[in-house]
Amino acid sequence: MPVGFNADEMKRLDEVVEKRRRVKQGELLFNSGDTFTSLYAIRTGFFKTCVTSEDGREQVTGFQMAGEIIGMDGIVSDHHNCNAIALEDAEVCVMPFATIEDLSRELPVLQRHVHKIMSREIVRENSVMMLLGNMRAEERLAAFLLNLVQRLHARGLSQSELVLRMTREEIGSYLGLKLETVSRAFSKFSEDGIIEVKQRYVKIIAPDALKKIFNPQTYF
Amino acid sequence: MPVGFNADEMKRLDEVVEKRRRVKQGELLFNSGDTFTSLYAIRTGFFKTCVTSEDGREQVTGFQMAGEIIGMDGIVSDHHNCNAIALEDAEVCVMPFATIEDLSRELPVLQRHVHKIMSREIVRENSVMMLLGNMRAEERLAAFLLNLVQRLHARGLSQSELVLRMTREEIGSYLGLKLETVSRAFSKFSEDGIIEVKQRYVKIIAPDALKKIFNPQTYF
DNA sequence: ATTATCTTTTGATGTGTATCAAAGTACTTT
DNA sequence: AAAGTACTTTGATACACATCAAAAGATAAT
Repeated sequence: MPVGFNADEMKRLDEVVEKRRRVKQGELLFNSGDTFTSLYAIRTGFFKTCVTSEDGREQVTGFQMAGEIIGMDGIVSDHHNCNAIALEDAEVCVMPFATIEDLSRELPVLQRHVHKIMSREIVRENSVMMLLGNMRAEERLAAFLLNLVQRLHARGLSQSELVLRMTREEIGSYLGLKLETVSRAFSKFSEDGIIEVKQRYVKIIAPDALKKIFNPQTYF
Repeated sequence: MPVGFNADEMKRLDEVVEKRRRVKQGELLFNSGDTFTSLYAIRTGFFKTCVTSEDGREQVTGFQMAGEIIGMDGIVSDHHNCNAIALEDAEVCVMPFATIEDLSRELPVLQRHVHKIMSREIVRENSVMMLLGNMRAEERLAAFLLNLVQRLHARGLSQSELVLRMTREEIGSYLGLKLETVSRAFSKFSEDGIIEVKQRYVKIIAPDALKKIFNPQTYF
């Protein structure tokens, strides 16, 4: 759990963690339709969440990494509304939502924290809607890469190098593109000297060029 | 505010409403960047929310009607992250978020309600992502119309007739389409005898046909 | 090590939607 | 009532991305 709590509060916060759970690569943390009981704080590993339409189309709705919270989709109906799948071996803290609610009635700082996490997710999805509704393929991929390295950097990792945990198809699903289009955009960036790609490994050589693609106007 | 509260709780809930505010058609309830203080419960009228990219592209992120809550985008950063614009003369209840938080520490039923509203918004945005990422123009419009009448019907209005409060361009922005494409999809539905359209007035003649377009698989 | 499977890349072609353009319709203002 | 403004419809054309196809490269299984 994050900063902003004092020592005493931290102690109380331990109460919300019922247990830890390991999830192997490819395994489900929860499935759409499962009864909702808990939120999950990712300790290690990497997840994707996705929704599936009745006719089988899959939409990746997000990629989550250490320190992030998943499961909030389940609160409204007491059933999960998406699947959460580990893209690498992972460990999560299981936090029963009833406990979170009980404790956040006593700890305003926790209450505020829960509200912010949910609001952050709403805002994130707003910007994905902007991506999907208004941006072209290369803009989407540029935004995606910038967002990923920014989050990795916030966790002490490089801001220029990363190893993708997901396939081109999963990136495409998230960005509303086909895997071939994602691959072509990677190749284009590589040809233009903006990034270096070797399979899942990506090195960002010219972050400003990526930002310029994502948001052309800023640079004129 | 909604059901699920007893008389005593209802009385307490009045405390969260600081005042009412009228918003005329075309006016802003709040603007991206405004300091966040309150959530708004729509009493009457119809709103759109939208985000704007730095280079001026606009994405409508939702349409909200009586009984729905807007403003949750502001919680995470204490500043609003989208614009809320009245599409017809409206009245809202201003509910200072600090008061909501105070009271929801005392009333578990209110606490739960707030969580559900935010979770519902997350789930709604998930399904918009599915629309934008996977569906074709006519599927998007079919889903949009079905969702609108369903919500209107839940408010005691007709489940087959509606008057759109937004332009083709605003529908298009929400659905990731250009206004001409929206117009053509309306015309197509009309030619096929699925709906009757006259400008903003829409009558749904064959709801099953719309559902079939939205989700072809279900009918085989 | 060898085979099988999965993932990625690249090319050729097709298509759904965007763009450009213009006319028609409704609404607002004076 | 007339003129101006905003919105909608429809047609012609363009283009970005999808689709189809095949090969190359990685990863996993035996």
